[in-house]
Amino acid sequence: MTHSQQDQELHAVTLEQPTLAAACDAIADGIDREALVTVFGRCTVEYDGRASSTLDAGDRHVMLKPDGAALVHTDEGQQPVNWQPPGCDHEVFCEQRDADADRSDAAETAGGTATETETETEILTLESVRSTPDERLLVRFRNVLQVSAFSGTDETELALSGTEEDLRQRLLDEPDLLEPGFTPLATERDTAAGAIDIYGEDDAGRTVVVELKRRRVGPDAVSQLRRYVDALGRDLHADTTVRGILVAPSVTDRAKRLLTEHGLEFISLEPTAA
Amino acid sequence: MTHSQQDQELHAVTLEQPTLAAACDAIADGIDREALVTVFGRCTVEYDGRASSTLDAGDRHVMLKPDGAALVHTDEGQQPVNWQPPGCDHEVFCEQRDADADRSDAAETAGGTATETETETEILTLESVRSTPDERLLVRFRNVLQVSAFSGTDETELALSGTEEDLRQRLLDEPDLLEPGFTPLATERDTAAGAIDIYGEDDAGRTVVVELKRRRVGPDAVSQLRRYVDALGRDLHADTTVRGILVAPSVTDRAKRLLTEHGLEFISLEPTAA
DNA sequence: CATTAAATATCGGTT
DNA sequence: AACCGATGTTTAATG
Repeated sequence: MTHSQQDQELHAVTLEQPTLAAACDAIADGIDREALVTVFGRCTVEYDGRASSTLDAGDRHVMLKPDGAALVHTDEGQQPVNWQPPGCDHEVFCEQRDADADRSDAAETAGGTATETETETEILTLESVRSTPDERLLVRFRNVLQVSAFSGTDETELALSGTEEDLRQRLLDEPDLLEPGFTPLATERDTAAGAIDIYGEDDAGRTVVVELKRRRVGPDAVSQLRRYVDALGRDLHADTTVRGILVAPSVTDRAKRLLTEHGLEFISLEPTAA
Repeated sequence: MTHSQQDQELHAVTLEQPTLAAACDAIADGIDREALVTVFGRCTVEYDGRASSTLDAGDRHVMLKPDGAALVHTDEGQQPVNWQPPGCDHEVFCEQRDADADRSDAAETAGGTATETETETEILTLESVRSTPDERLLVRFRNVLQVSAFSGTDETELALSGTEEDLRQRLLDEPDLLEPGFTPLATERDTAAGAIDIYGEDDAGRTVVVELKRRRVGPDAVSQLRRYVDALGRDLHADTTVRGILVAPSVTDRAKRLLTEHGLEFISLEPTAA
């Protein structure tokens, strides 16, 4: 690929302090060209779908992705304050709107500050909608400080290690890490309660159910293991002894107590060797 | 607040196609001023901490928040491809660097394309670090298309409805929604297995444990309810009858089977009235 | 489409 | 700082 061909793919267009009409055009164009579009400015946000929420006016950063995702970020927190998952349709439009429409009746009756907003009646609206489930996100801007449309390429995939899958491989490669004589027989073995991470036998021929967790675990993981052990005990003959072993870096006190109560075991092991 | 006072707070500074040195200065200045900083360009990403990951060169959008959060977004997905939680220290620096350093030895020995990168030896590095746990995110840019620093105010809080807390209030306001004669006695009642959502009595004076979920539930919620019923049965006298009732919009088939197996009940109820 | 469980889950509250 | 449970969890795997 030549340098000029790359330039055709990789570019960024930015408007600073645009009029709402200009911002609207730039956003619509960015969505059309399947760019990653960002908008920064003063806005209100409404969401309705699995739950519903409202957010009063504030300065926020909105990102619209070409796959249909939408993210509204404040200056705090890792998570967006509002969002929409991939698969949504983004729309943008500019309209005349009663500036008092967003305000509560209480503010209206309080009066006094109404004159400040009466001059600004134009509103830029971003709307992201999807179905199954029906969900709608509405972002209304009174003021846009910046609009950008980014185009680029990203063919790479994340290479991640330290996952539960790494822990599984580590144990399958070296079963003695569980205990001497352990023999794995199956992974993802199905039971009425779900799939067992590792199913095997100890050196005395007893059935072993292994539940893997990549990090320190609480009571939930113990319950999960218990479900599997119970289900397998019913699936097999009633006189079969089934051992349940939780494998994780560590357990909480409450989880340890639950393990003891239910006759389950714990082995400390990390996803990757130190 | 006057209009001019607002302007002092609300502004955005943007550089397009900056040199890496200029980008570095702008980013450092934005971090200093506690602005929300964004960078778009071609970069590699490395993470090491609770797990570890690498991401080869691609065009991505990076956001640095003044609370220490960092987000790396591609053009796909709701979630960032890499991130760092709030509380990190952001650093930025520009350095001469062997352009082949990012490439694998295999690429080196393959040769041929090395000449394309030999001319670009300057690298802009973003580094976000925290402790407890020790975690580090490294973003290395070969090319920056845009840098922005956003300042604004956001004093508002999200108003969210349709949560588990709404469901709890609905049931406390109208206990008959569970069943006629139900009397709530406590919320968050503590047991050895954790806190019970609602603890009460039925019209026959039997103890009732209620577990609430705002949406359709699977086996996990049944296990949770079962833990609470068991724990309460041990806390109270052995001859006490304890009913366990799961309240949610709906249950999966497998969860329904588990409820029946363990003598637990289910009542369909949504967080908010239709 | 529903079901199931993992995740660098994140986030808030409490101890 | 550890622990615990909710989340508009999101995401991927699987039937």
